[in-house]
Amino acid sequence: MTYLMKKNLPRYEQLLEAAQLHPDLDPTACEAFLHLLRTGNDVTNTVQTYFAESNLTQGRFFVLLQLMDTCNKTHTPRTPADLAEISGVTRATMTGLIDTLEKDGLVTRQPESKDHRMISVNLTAKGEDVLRRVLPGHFRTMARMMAPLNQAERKTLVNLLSKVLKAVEKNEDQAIEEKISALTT
Amino acid sequence: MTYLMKKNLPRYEQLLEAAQLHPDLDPTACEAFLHLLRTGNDVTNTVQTYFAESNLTQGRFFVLLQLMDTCNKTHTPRTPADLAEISGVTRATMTGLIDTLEKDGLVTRQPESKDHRMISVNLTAKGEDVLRRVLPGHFRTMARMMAPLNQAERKTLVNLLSKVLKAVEKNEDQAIEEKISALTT
DNA sequence: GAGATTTGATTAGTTGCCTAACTATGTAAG
DNA sequence: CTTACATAGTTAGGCAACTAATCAAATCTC
Repeated sequence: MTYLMKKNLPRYEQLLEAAQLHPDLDPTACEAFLHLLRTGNDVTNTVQTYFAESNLTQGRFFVLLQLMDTCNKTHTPRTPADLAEISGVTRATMTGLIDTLEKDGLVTRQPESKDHRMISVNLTAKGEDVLRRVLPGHFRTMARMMAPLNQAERKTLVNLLSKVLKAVEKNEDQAIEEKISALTT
Repeated sequence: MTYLMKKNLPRYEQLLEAAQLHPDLDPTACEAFLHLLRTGNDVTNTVQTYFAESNLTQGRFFVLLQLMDTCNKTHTPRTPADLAEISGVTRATMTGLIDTLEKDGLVTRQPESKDHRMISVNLTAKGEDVLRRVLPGHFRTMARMMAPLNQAERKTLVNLLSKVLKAVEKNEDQAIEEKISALTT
């Protein structure tokens, strides 16, 4: 869900007004936050819509991408746990993703001889085909969305987002610590 | 799902290398896109985690927020369709959201006398309480995430994101048009 | 080397979103 | 006036994510 006005992001004046009532509200932070949330969400939706045409989701696409030869030069075994870690989902979710990909004939599960708890996931020829068919359009979609920004602006955007990302991660760590200290007291 | 490397966003050199193989890949666009997707996703997760503590989701929170008096000065009737439109979800999804909010005693459904197809959704005292309890922390979370950016940087970020947002919306319109023309030919 | 722990994959169950189809009410056209 | 269409809300079913619990294999400890 978006949690933000599909139609109109709140105008800055409205935020200022709201800040009168809520001392904790930082109008410029709120404005930047809402824009980020909204834009990120819309970008995600755009990508999802494009993938849906090929019966893919972001998750399924990313698994295929990881299994592609050019992305896997080290040729480390591609186990579900591996893929889950790199994709940022749980192992349970990865099981589900591989299930559907296998059902569609895009990947295979092969037992791993060294450690019998593990399996190795491999791309089929069909999976490669799908990926090759999807990638160019995906690249063009990315290019189209970033088209209004010139090179300097892109660099600036990356720089600013990196700063926010760092703060978000710090915030997460802090939340975890608080949870731990709450448990131990 | 994130669809991007939880751990490492691809380094720019890797993107350049990949671009050799894929003529459609614009490395700086890709880099900016991935940072946006990743940051947006992390910010969303942070907010979701915070809301979860109060048994809220972004969707439920946003409905409560919309029903709050200060957000509804015009006192237009708050119908599910209204709320769905403004929240950016389908009417069916809004039915579900209102269901759970009603079950928790945070909102009520009241029949609308003028048009018997409509109902009006209203905040209960308990709903107001929850909102008042949640808001300050939410404001502080936003402020914390944007803390690394100074005022000028926030302005720049909003400006850059607005440009991207416009391109994304144009992209959506274009996709719709293509679909229509595909149907009529 | 037997028992406890860790690790990998899966299963079961929940949630929030979606689309499509349905019901009921209101509105317009012939 | 009645038939057709549009609109509001809901229901049903599906999907991708999650957590928690389970099972099997590997590893560590005594």
